[in-house]
Amino acid sequence: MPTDEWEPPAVLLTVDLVILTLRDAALRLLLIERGVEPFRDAFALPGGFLGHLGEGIEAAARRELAEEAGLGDRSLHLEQLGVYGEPGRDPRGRVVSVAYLAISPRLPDPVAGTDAAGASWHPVDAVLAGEVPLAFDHHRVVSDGVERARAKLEHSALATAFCADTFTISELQEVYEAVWGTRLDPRNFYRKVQRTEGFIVAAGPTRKTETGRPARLFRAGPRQVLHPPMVRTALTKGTDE
Amino acid sequence: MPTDEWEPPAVLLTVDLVILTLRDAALRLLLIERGVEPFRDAFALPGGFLGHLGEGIEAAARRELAEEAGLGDRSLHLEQLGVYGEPGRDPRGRVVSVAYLAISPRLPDPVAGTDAAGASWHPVDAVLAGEVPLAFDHHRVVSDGVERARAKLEHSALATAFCADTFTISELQEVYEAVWGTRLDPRNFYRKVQRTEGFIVAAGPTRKTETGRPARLFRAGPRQVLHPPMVRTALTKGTDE
DNA sequence: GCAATAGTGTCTTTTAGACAATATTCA
DNA sequence: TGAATATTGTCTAAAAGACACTATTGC
Repeated sequence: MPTDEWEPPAVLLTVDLVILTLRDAALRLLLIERGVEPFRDAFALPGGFLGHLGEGIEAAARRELAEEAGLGDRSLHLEQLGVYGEPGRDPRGRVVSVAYLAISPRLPDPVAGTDAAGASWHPVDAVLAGEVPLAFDHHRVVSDGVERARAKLEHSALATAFCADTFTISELQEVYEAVWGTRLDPRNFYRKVQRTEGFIVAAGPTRKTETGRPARLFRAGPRQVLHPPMVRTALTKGTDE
Repeated sequence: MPTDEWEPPAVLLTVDLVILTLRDAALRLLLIERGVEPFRDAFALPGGFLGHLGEGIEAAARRELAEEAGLGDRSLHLEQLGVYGEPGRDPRGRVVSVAYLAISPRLPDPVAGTDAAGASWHPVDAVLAGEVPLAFDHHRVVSDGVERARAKLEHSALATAFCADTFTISELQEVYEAVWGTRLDPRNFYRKVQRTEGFIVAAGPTRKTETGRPARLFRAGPRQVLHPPMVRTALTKGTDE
């Protein structure tokens, strides 16, 4: 019970990054192999402690994005995911972590960053299935992050964050299919996407590809909120909980 | 730059509560009049520092819910809203706040709690319009919380959290109208709500009211995810405003 | 009957969902 | 021409949106 000279307890603050991208038509997640205790040799999300007392939390996230993932000046989607701070989640003491969700277009190669040595892309399905043991409560964080991305694809333009500056409608469809794990009808997809004013806008003189008919190029439009939403079909979903 | 014996900085952790309810057919928010510096005599969200180093964050939120709002053992909806921790947001030092969104059915009176003396319900519209000056960055927190509630009404069963254990369809409609600030067509609303299997289920022998035909009673069903979602649309003609 | 609120039915327009055919490029 | 991918069109079923009427209670 707080008394006269009670002082509030102080906690250590970390940021953790759920970085998603598309590679080989699959949703993948960036993981670091830990070199130090605790959880040495286990995989973990990129992240780390607040650098100094005056550093902003999102600023720390961007710093770690550069240091640990080699994604420095790159423009990518970054949003706060939530706080994970249950006592006992970190053996080093009371550590509270702010998780961020980052989404990036296909990256060059195995991430050629500074400290990004032990970083590698893992299929999200395998991670969610528990085939890749993660440190701390990072499995829960990943699960929340992926679910956030899946949900936001429905009623926001988040899908374009997985694409390069310009992209084709087929590429956009691949994003939806990979993130949701479903197959969509291209004809209905074309219709739906193009009817949503401001979702994507024509870009460039319209051409590209290697074999087959060239596709028209688009870029992300100004609209962030999709109305009506894209509907996640052919998935169990419906039932409660 | 971190050196050999670098130690991560520690921050103070608080929880802040955006507590929403329906009173007089309007969406209202619980605010506390601060009795101490900083921001003495300004309004602020209920909340406070982590009680001790071993206290869970959500546990702290529930404790403050009881202490500052007098909403102790009450069953209510509580979800994490986000973290607000920019340097300089609190003159007392580096304070990072975890905001929670709480939604409660109509409460007895002006909240007869323990420390809930200076607590009062304010119309959300007035607060968002800036007519009630708030301490810290609480205006932003309130704005985010209300927007979260508005959005979740669309594709989740959150609306039932504003209702008592049993409720009528008209009452549920009033929730949507108050939170969204729109008018809805009762006939389409009845149809829509009842078609969504598991959203609400019949409860009680079916009766109630004071004047007019008694209404059937329902309670919240098992389904949390609404599919298809409720769509936020205004009534074309109906009563104006 | 009258006042007041609860609940249902129908029509029209829009949208989703399923399906097949045409267009454009390169070899 | 053929292979490969892009793009458009049509039909049907379902849902949204607009509208008016019937039902049940207390007086």
